[in-house]
Amino acid sequence: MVKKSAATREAIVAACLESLREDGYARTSARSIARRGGFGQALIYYHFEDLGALLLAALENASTDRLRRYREELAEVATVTELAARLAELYREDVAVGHVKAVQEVVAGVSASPERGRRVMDLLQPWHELAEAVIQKLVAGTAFAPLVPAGDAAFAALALYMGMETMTHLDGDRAPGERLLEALRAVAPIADTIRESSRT
Amino acid sequence: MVKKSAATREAIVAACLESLREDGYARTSARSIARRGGFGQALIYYHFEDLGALLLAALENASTDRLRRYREELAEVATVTELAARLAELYREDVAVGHVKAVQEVVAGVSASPERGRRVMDLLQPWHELAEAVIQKLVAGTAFAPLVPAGDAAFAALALYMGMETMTHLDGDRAPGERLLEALRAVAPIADTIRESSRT
Amino acid sequence: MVKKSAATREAIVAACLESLREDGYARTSARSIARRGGFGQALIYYHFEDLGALLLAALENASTDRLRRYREELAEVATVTELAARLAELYREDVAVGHVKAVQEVVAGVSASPERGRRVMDLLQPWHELAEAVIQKLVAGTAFAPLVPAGDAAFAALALYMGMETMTHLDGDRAPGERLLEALRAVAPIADTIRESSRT
Amino acid sequence: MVKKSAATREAIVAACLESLREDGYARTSARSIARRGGFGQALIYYHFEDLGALLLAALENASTDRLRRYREELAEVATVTELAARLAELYREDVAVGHVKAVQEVVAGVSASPERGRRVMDLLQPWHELAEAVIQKLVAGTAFAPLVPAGDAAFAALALYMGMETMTHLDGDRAPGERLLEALRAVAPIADTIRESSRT
DNA sequence: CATGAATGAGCATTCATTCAT
DNA sequence: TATGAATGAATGCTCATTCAT
Repeated sequence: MVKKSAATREAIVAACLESLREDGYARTSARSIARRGGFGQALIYYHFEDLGALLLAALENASTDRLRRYREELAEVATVTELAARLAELYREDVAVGHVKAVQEVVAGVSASPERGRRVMDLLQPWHELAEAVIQKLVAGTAFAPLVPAGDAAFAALALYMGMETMTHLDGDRAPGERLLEALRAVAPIADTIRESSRT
Repeated sequence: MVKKSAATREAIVAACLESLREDGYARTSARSIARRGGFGQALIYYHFEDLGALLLAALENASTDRLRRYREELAEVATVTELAARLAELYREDVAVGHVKAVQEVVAGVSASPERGRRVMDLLQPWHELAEAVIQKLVAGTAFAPLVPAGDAAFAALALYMGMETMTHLDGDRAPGERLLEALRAVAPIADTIRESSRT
Repeated sequence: MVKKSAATREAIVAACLESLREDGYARTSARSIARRGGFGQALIYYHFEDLGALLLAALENASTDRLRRYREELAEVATVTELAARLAELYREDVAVGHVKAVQEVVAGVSASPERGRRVMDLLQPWHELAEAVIQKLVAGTAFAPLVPAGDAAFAALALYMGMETMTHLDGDRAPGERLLEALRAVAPIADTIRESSRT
Repeated sequence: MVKKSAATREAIVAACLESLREDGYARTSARSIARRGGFGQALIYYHFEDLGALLLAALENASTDRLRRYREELAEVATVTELAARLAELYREDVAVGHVKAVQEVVAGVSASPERGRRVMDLLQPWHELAEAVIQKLVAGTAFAPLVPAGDAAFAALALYMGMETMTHLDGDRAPGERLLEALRAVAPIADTIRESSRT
């Protein structure tokens, strides 16, 4: 009967993500999650130590989900032009699946507890690695390689994405983010030209 | 004696910022603010319509404070090198005064209410204008001018800063941000060289 | 300057009645009265010992107002038919002036304090006397005189009126009261016939 | 163990009625009810959506209770004399059980919310029907039948009773009500005589 | 005569969580 | 494995009232 338990766990996580997406972090509570999932509040505490643990599980679930897609899409990216195209596509998905909204809600709201904040950062780690790898590949063999510390640039990329989400969240306007991706696409060919001409 | 009321208002705002900084958004309540300020909770409601109004006032206060300094420092910036230097200095101050932490707390936490989110965005507007002006000045007269839409770049700058704050907030580690500024400083001379050589 | 003080007092009472009428008893507070009157809450306490005293003053004011009209109209009533006609007219006025709604609000809400309840009853006293006089006059010289204790009947009349107001207040439907007055008008001629035929 | 929840619900309703009776409507709060019942305030919200729902439940409970007795006693009433006797008895009970005081408290106090007022009126509906049936039976077959609209008379009866309660409540003096019932008893035989002589 | 400022006590409600079954 | 019931502590907010000027 291990299966059933796991299925229930999944159901709770799903209800949590739904509440996060629909109600927002501030209105996500044991009550709201239980209501959305159609079970009693106590069930949550049977499967998770506390609400924070569930939130973290939900975050991990959503993060893993998207990370798989990002890895798929970015695995073979070799030019900025390509990268820009893939990112635009991925961003469109991010918006559509809604998981990102849930993640942003938790990241924003979880900040209270220092311990939990650190665990959220841990979840960001694979994202950092992915970003670093992509950047690495793009600058490798060019004059920029020694100038751009890929780790720091990856951090910047993550921060930029999260900041965009925060701001989008504030006024619900996705346009600025989309304009930015569009701008990236416009500059990309030039960036690639510079990359090529600076090959060492 | 018009002063007295204004002074009390200030004191409440100060207590609110203190609670935001020390307790975090999630633990900032009418009670926590009153406790920190040494007054009764009711006083808050005598001076502000509700807690959201106070939070917004606190945000505005902190934002205005820092905005003044940023304007001062960035007014005469003409090169990326200079910009990098000034930003490093300003960031050091941001950390020191603590206002930024408070701002980040509110920005992150306030997201629930759509109406309030929009008002927070309004407060970000002057920051956007400042960033846009600086970027404008730096690309003006170079080959990049037509390529980099200053408005979008300004948005990216703001998002980057906010995202950095969010992440810093998650694990309390200021190092990545500082490394990023350091990296910017390292690249700045090269950026300026490119700017010069692309003068039109 | 006694005049000004009296005028202010009147203004406060008026604001109180307005709040009672518009906001209802439960939402009538020092704040709501001050807001409606355009003065500070403290002014109330300058002119009245406490909020209860103001409420009582408002009640008295409204009561006196209407009592004058009732006395005028009922002074020369000699038949049930006439009485029914005058009551219908007076009731129409009661509804129109709105004072009655305010009175009902206070009577209903004031019940908390035993001492205040008694003072409200004192205000009802002249009404009782008026009702008793009218009834007395109508049964005098008939066979009913020894049967109908005018004092008790007057109490019943007052209670009936207040009960009607309470129920009207519950669902906001004035129709039942009006139908009742209409029924009274229909029975009145017969009542008068019986009165005449039972003259002693 | 479906019973446990229901029993607790009952206990809360009982505590609510007790507070209504002892403390009065104005002093009946989640706290006062919890204190009287010996449980935490939160328990109320586990069993009722909000305080208004509990108040309504308490009202319904008390109303149903008394309605049963009134129906029993008035079922076979055939003369005014009998009616007067039964009403006197019932009124004595009303005073003794105290539920009526609670009802009056809610009816008077609940008036603020229009929606709740309407629901209180709904609870009054069966009372109206009972009164109408009794009146109907008493005038049936007499010359008064076409003159007295039983529905309106029933409304008057309810209003009279409620008004009496309100006034009794104001000064705590039950004597006027009792005198009125006494007067009714005195007139009853004559009323029956007239009824008989006007049989059609 | 009037008022802006302040306050302590109280309000209804919701929270994350535990417990007995 | 699951759940209905229960709880203590906290939430935002409003109240009647007082006080210094």
